[in-house]
Amino acid sequence: MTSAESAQPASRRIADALRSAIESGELRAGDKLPSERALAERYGAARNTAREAVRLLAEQGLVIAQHGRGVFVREPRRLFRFGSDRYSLANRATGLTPFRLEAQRQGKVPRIDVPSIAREVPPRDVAERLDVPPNQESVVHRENHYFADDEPVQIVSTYVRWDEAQGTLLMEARSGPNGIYGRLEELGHIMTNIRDEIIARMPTPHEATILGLQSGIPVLEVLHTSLDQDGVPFEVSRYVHRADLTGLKYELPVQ
Amino acid sequence: MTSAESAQPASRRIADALRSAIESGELRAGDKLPSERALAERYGAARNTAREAVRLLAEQGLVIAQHGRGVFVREPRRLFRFGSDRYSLANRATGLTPFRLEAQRQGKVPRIDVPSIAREVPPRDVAERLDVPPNQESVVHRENHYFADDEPVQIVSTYVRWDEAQGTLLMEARSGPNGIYGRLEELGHIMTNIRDEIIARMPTPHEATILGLQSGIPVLEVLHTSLDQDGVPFEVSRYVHRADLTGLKYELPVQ
DNA sequence: TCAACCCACTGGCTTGAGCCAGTTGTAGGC
DNA sequence: GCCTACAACTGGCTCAAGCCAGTGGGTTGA
Repeated sequence: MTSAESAQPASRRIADALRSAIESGELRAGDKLPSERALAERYGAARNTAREAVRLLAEQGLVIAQHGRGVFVREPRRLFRFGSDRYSLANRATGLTPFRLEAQRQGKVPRIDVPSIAREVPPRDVAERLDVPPNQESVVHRENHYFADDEPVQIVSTYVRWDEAQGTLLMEARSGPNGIYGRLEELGHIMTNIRDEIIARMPTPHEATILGLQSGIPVLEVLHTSLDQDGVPFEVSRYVHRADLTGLKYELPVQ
Repeated sequence: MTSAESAQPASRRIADALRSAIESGELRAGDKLPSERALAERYGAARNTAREAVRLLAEQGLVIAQHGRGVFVREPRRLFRFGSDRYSLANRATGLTPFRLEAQRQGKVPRIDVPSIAREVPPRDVAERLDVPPNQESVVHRENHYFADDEPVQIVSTYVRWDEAQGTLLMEARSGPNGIYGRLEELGHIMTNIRDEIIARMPTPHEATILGLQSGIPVLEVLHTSLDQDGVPFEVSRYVHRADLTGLKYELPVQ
């Protein structure tokens, strides 16, 4: 043991050993790690210490623990790649939402739940971008949950102006041909420019529950604004994606 | 205690209590949480259980522990907002890199370390995008570390073709006026289109060390490709950002 | 043949104890 | 007035033990 290694806590040493076993290919995706009790014995540590090592790896997103079964090396899979062309006219002409398009491309069965559609007071960031009053019930909030083969993939909150949505199919779960963008176009808003603001963070416990996220998987949050032919923002959506399943791609000309 | 609450482990209960104290504003950003020992006593649990509760909050990025001082509510700060205009000619004309521009805008002192510039075998994803052989030393890899007021913010690995970089300032830390894009322009590559591929993940231990990241902070990884007037990719960069400090923004027309 | 049951295994969670290592305020000496 | 040393805090890490709750293979009995 070198001095550098001995300076590290035992749980780190065990975690590093497992990590390099994974990186070297000695342990492959889907393989089962030794049990916590076995690790403890092998490294001459207490079970809690071995457990802490496994927790470190889980936190890094390398492994996943399954109660009663064991701890497994996580499969690297990034299924959904949302390109900036997801908003293009060509794709919208198919009548499918970006999510349905992507699911179809992958041969997965998409499902979309609409847990709620309601008039609400907008969050501050949404109010700013949609240019509506922040302290009134000035928006309609459509919350959608997206599944691929029954696995939860993303949570989307869409906001449109209440005065425009009132009495239209925008208040209904089934929003008609071409989805909500079809309705918004009928209201005179042709999507001309889009603005996507992207951050990454850890999920809230609520999001972790909905998305079925274990420790070690962040979310990608995209705050999307649609601007019409006059530069007027007419729709804002917050996409919360599982980061292990989702990638984003933007292609654009340099000005 | 309701049945829903009692079904939860004690550590979760303590964590939830602290979380709602934070969300309600009872505990504000920068405030110190009760010590682990105090929490244990207050909730009638062992210190390890209180400790586990704090760990849960840290994993969610809500609090930060400081050895010998205490556990503090994390300040929400997102300083760097890289817009898609960071590649624009107007900004490049300033002679500043996007990072220097952004730092300047915020009144921070930028520092850029160049730990290594070397001919290397490219990673597979880079080779694909730069259209070079993946099994030869076909690229020059420039690794940069970026600091704002001496705080590490991002790690950037830039790759250009070895046959083009050979013998030019692209092999030097000081790459001359307008940076590497200036040199690449002299080689006939005018940046015309860009492609950014974005994912979020937890940092590797190495990245966590360089960026000074504690538990609960993911990274944003941007794989950037520059395409010239002929659609030829001439430069690929991998940006690894601290997600707590960085946001990305893309504005583009709908086709 | 098949279902029910049991048992040995897995991780999940908690306890209570102890020692270590940073931090910070204070009492004491100069 | 200033510095030093110490003491009382903080979190960091480990141990050993125990009970609980899923899982899955094998045995047993109808």
